[in-house]
Amino acid sequence: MTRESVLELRVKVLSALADPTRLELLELLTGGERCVCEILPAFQRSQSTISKHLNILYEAGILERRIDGKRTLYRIADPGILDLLREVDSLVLSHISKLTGAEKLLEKSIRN
Amino acid sequence: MTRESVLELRVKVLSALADPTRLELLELLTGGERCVCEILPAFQRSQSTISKHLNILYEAGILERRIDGKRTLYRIADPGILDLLREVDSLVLSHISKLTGAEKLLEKSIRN
DNA sequence: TGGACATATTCGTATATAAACATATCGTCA
DNA sequence: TGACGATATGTTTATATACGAATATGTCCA
Repeated sequence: MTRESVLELRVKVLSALADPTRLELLELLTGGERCVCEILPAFQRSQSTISKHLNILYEAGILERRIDGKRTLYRIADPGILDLLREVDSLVLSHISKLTGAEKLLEKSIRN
Repeated sequence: MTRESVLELRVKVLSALADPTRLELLELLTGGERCVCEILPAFQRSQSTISKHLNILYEAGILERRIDGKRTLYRIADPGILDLLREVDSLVLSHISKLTGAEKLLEKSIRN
């Protein structure tokens, strides 16, 4: 059926998300479907670089795309992706708060 | 305060997850805290490789660890990580079903 | 039909990552 | 204390990835 195993697909999705430019692309597309010509000016990257990042997200099933005349329009494929990103954020925040909590403890023990 | 920006931390978490060996490590640790000596035999990888993968997950805040005598015990830091992985799976599955749905449409159009 | 526009793709290069082997560190026990 | 067991860390090498410049592809319009 599918040539790729579920494990490989999981890795593909996570790898696609594991890049700062691609996370910012997703953030932009949170505002709805956009054509590449609207996306480009928001990034300090070459057109080829952005095009490739969009394609990586597309291949991973994270974005869908549609051609309209000479434009290509990208959109987030599934709102579940936003849930996933929110999960990542909450993990990051709880990790940060653990670290800073530890810092405070450390400062206190140094002062005393 | 924190030297790394939130964006960098998001990438760090996602990169840590974007590896098949590390996903399998997490799956194993779903069963609860384990020492490295219990983890090693479950993988066909060198001890140093597994140790480094565990450290990457630790640095990303995904695992916590605890030393007990000459053992080091690792555990999943936050159950939210399991929610995150479930989100990834559901995205993967919905992507697969879209693809196979498309295959079926294609087959049908070929037959007709 | 030719040319301008929008986007994708190819190519070379520089950096990041995973792997194993060898070695270092640290705790335990004789 | 010295040797062993458990784990972490340095080193090298092979492969993957991000980048921009140049080029190819496809669409619209005069």
